[in-house]
Amino acid sequence: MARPTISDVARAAGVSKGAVSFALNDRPGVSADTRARVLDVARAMGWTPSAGARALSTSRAHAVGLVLARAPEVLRADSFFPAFIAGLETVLSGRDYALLLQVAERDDEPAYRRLAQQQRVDGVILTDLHVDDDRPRLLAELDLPAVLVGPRLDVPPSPRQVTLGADDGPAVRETVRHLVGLGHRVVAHVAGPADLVHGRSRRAAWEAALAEAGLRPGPVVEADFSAESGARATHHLLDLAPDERPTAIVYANDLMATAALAVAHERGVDVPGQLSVTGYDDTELAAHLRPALTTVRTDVVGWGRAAATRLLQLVDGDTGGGPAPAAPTARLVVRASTGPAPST
Amino acid sequence: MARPTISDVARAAGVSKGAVSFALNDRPGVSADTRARVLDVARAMGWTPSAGARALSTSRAHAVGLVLARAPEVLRADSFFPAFIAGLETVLSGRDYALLLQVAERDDEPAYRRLAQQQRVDGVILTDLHVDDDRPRLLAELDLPAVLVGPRLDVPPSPRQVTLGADDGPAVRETVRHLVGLGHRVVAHVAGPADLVHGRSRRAAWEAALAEAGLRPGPVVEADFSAESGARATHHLLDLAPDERPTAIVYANDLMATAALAVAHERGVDVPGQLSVTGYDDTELAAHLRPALTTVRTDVVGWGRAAATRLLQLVDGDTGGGPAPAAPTARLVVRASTGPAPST
DNA sequence: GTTCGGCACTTAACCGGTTTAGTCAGCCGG
DNA sequence: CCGGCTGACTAAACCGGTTAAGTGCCGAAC
Repeated sequence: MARPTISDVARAAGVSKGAVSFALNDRPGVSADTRARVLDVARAMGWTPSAGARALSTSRAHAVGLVLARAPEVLRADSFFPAFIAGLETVLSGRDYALLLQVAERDDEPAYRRLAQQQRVDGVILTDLHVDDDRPRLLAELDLPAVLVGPRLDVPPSPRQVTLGADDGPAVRETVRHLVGLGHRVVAHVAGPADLVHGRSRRAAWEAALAEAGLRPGPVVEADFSAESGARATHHLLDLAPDERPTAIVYANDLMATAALAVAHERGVDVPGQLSVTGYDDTELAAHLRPALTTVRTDVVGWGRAAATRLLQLVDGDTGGGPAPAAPTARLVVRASTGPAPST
Repeated sequence: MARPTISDVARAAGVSKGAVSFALNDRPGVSADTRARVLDVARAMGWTPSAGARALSTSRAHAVGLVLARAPEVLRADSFFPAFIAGLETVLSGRDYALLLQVAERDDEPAYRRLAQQQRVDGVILTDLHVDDDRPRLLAELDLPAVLVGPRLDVPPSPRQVTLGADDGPAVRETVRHLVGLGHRVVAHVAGPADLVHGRSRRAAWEAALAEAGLRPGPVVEADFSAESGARATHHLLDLAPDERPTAIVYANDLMATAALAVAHERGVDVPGQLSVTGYDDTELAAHLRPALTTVRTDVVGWGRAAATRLLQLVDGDTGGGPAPAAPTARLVVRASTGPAPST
């Protein structure tokens, strides 16, 4: 028999549909041995619940959505999502939740509405938050629980939303202190786009750490996380007049830092002899470059786990107050691309 | 009113539920002006279909699954999936299909069964096929349409399955011919795992191209696509006795080739003066390395589009016979990491 | 000895759509 | 003037679960 239904099981076990439902869901109302018999029959027949039917009667989709708010060409080089998704799945599959992927740019409001109204998901995870991002408001209006992955927002989210602190500040500060400790006095920053919250927060941390060390912020170039933009920014910084030229550059991600190593090599600038370079992400390649890249290791899989756990709490009805599972912290990994500042 | 149902619309329009359903689905049985009135009312009330309810009555989930058969740590460095997913989505969202992600290793049979039996998806896309992969058989048994992304299999798939030719043979042959044309006579290969079909097919193409050129296959090292394994393989090849040592190495992906550049640099081997290196993927970084990497560019987004298009055809009932949308072909991109063979 | 309570179960409604069978009015032809 | 056909629509069943309300039985309490 193809895909037995609960009625088939009921008939075979000689009880009613309702009794079978009670038995399968461990609810009171059936005796222990009836329950056992029903379970046996169900297993023997190979019964599995139909997600659609269950969703219809419980109005719970048993699925959550992950929204990728990037254009395809940007997604291409991304190392974040595969790992993040892996983390999500470890939690979701344990609870038998499905993960729905939706590629929708930030302003694609209809896509978000569809997601919510078709009742396909019970909650969503947002990443790549922008400054003044409208999506939290929209999701609140649609009454969809959401986990916002990124630094805490200025505007507190609605009750059924929660930010999951991927706070990259401490690690960036650690990076700057490391460089200052090596004697660097002009530490530049190649930033991510200023309208992305994590681009902005890394820049703020860099500036704060320099201030703590009593140093003025070095030059900043705003880039867009791409290798191309990293290379351009590097040329720009190395072209500065000697008194402004940095002896160390903090890049907002590994991709840009890696491109920078190539630029330095090409221009005959020795790393780390004449220039120290740091990245962010600790991509797999970072340890296998020459020189190996000093960077910040983040536990993206751990973020994924934390985000999923928190979202399921929200879906289960906890309000924002519950104890958030700690987002794992990022750590500086010192390798060969940083060294003592050149003596002037 | 929260989420109006079809009954609400019916009441407001002054017709029956059934009539509304006919009108919304463009089926005969309602007059033109009734249809128009119903559509107006539905739009005005902000009605959207409930995916669950529709799935229940049509037994069509309107969703397809993508199975990621890799462990989280392997997924981490992957550049394939984000782009592939982007390609899938462009097609799926146009047809209002959802994309369900399932991380399930190859032998996780229960996960596949759940996917099918819960009726959550109408078809699946499989990647990373192994030699002797059991999953096509399993999916056939579960009667789930499937697109197998990878080179054609030895065993023809079942009627509701189709392979989408990500045939990397021609591009690898082009690569080898390029190297032979530059005078290389000992061309080595650092392969992907032999039990992955695309690892195996790249190796076969490398061997065939050398044979065509009248050359014996150079040394082969089997690696696993990781940077670490690429570095190890490179050391091994460079340690060979001079008469066996390759003057060119074809790597099965960019990640390993990139690690190789670092190894060569570290050992004082000039690329491309003493050693030519090629990759596969054309990752974003490839163009921004020193030397820039000669590699094979694949249109992963295009694959995604093709896979989704083909799968929807299968779901719609076409048998395998239909014309497959052509999988875009891969092309060699020559950059600076390949050059004339050193004169001995 | 009746009444009450509770357990174990059944019946039936419900979720929100689709679909089949049926009703009714109007028009045609004979 | 009546029977049959067609088109437009309604009523109700159905998909596969969950769940509120109802039934029958048994033992305990008064």
